Amino acid sequence: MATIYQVSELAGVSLATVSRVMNNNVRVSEATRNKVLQAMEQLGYRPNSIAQSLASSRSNSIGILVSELHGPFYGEMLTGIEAEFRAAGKHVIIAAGHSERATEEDGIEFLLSRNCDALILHVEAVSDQYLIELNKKQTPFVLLNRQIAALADRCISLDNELGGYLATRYLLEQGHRHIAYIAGPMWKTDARDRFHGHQRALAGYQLTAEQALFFEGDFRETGGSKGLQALLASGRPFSAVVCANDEMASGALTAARELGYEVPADFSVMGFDNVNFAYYTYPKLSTIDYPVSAMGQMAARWVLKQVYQQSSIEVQQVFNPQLIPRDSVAEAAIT
Amino acid sequence: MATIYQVSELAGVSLATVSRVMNNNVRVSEATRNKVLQAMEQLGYRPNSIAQSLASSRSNSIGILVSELHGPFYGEMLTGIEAEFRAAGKHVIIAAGHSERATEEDGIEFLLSRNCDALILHVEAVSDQYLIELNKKQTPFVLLNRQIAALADRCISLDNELGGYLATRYLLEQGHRHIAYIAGPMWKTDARDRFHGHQRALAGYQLTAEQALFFEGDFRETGGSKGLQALLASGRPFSAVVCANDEMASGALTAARELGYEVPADFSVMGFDNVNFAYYTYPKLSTIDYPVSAMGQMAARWVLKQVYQQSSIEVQQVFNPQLIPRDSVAEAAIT
DNA sequence: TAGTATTATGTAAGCGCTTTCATTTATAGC
DNA sequence: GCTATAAATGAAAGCGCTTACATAATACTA
Repeated sequence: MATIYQVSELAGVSLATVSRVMNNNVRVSEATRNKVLQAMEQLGYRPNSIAQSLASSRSNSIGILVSELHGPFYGEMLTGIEAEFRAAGKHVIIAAGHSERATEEDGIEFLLSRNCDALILHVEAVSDQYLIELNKKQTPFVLLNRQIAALADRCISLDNELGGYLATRYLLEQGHRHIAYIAGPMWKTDARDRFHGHQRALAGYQLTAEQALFFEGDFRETGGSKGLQALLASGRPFSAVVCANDEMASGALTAARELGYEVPADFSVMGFDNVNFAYYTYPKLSTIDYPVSAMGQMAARWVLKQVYQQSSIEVQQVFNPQLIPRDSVAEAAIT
Repeated sequence: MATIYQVSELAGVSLATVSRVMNNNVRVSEATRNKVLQAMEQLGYRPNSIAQSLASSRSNSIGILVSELHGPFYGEMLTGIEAEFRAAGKHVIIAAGHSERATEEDGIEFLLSRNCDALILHVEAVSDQYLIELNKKQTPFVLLNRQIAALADRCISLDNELGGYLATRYLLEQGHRHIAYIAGPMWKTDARDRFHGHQRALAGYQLTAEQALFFEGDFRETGGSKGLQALLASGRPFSAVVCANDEMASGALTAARELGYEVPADFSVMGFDNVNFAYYTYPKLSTIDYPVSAMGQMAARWVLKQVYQQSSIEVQQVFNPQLIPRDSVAEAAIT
């Protein structure tokens, strides 16, 4: 592999000049620039990014920590992030945190040790305090899907409360009055926020959430099916159930079918996230759209702007969910 | 951030010694090793991976190129890869190729310019020739889901032909004799191989694929629904349709329902890949399992073995698909 | 046209490590 | 106790770039 030195020799200029044309910031005369460019071409020169990093103390790499690499949700997120960075010539180092505190902290350590210029974190288990401490260190980071007051300028999140509100309001508008709720793990902020939105929507109709119609699931398919069974077993009547994410909604759908119920004839089901498979379920899942790819992209832009000084970039920090009506919700039968 | 120099000072030894204890290969006396370790501890020293890379001309990073970052398939693959490398302290740089020649080549260039120690490629559009050329360059690579004779030792792939065979044989065993086929884009090797397997299974029963019962899809959902419509429109009777992947099978399922058919009562549907949502469809999709996560992991191991000399590692290059019977296939009605 | 401000280029000192080779120190053999 | 050998450590030369700072070339001013 050719080095900058060989290029400089061939072009008959100094190292510094070659470096300058690469980073075309300082003025180099057209004539020498061309000479250099030609020499590079001729040698098939490609700068050594490692050496560049060491000399400039910029690695041009951004560390990404997500809970999982698979699953419909994170894939979308990564797509948004990668596209944005690749266009900017930066690269992305990825690690998985598996929603466990130790693994997440470990992942952050790992990325830090890789000299990332910035981090994009989708962490769930790590404490606010830990992140606040992390913020005192050199490496800047953005938080996806998390709100911490002390770190507000570093948070990119969805208004989960609004999403929860929209889901339930839609059901109410369809005439439903007995609405069951299958929540996510309540230690997760997004799970809590979604539920609060649900409560607010209910309150708008002078209703409150019934204890018997509440089930705390795990954001997984099995949680949804178990939840539905529990709800049914409670004996309390309901005409609709809102699930705090699509996986659980899908589980609920399957369980309903297996137990001989028909959705939405017997009761309606509402999901959350609008994950790609929501479209494949039967009936197609009515849900709340989580613009996860756009949010990933925005996190990337935040980094471009704050860390790489691309000041012209606009960053949006709070995103709004949107109702996606499909086939799993129907009007409530007249009671 | 503390540097190796400060550690050496604090420990009262030379740079070289510190370096040695880090890479604990050369013998260092217990006493000094402890002194150094303690000094590191005290300073919170973390080696600068960039400097290490430059000095050792090892970046400890592996470039991964997949078609997409989202979608059920690649996510699994990445999970397998990442887990394996992280445990080995290597990191992964990811790029998307979008199944387009230019973007794929571009992605490879990009990863190469990042000084990756090795590449793991899941490329579809790039030519064999290009890869053979690439093989002459420094950076070693493994190919996932591709078979090139000249590069056989670098290929990790599924026996797609066998998969196609298994799918159709299963249908035949269930009594089906008129079997339609919705293929992937036939310029893709895996699409062709799967179809060949289909033909072989048919041949085992003295049957041949009928032209009228063949449709070339695009591996997407829409391809499946269009395909089913076309097959139905052909007027040729069939009692089962095998789809070259799960997405298309899902499309076919949806189309069937919309057209008033019931699966598997009216005809059976077979998928391929056993992608996560295959379980969420209705009816649950009978399919062929593609052990994609295991294959990703194996690609990572190949790299560990060949590039990082972890010679004890065993590598398996060809994987076998497996039949996953679920609900979308039933026995053929007696004709 | 000398004097000054600009612009273009070169020189050389790092960036934080690894690694070869030389040197010192310990261990063993007789 | 003295040499022969092995083990532990140190000195220093890079790895391929970036970037002050210095210098040379050119343009502009009065």
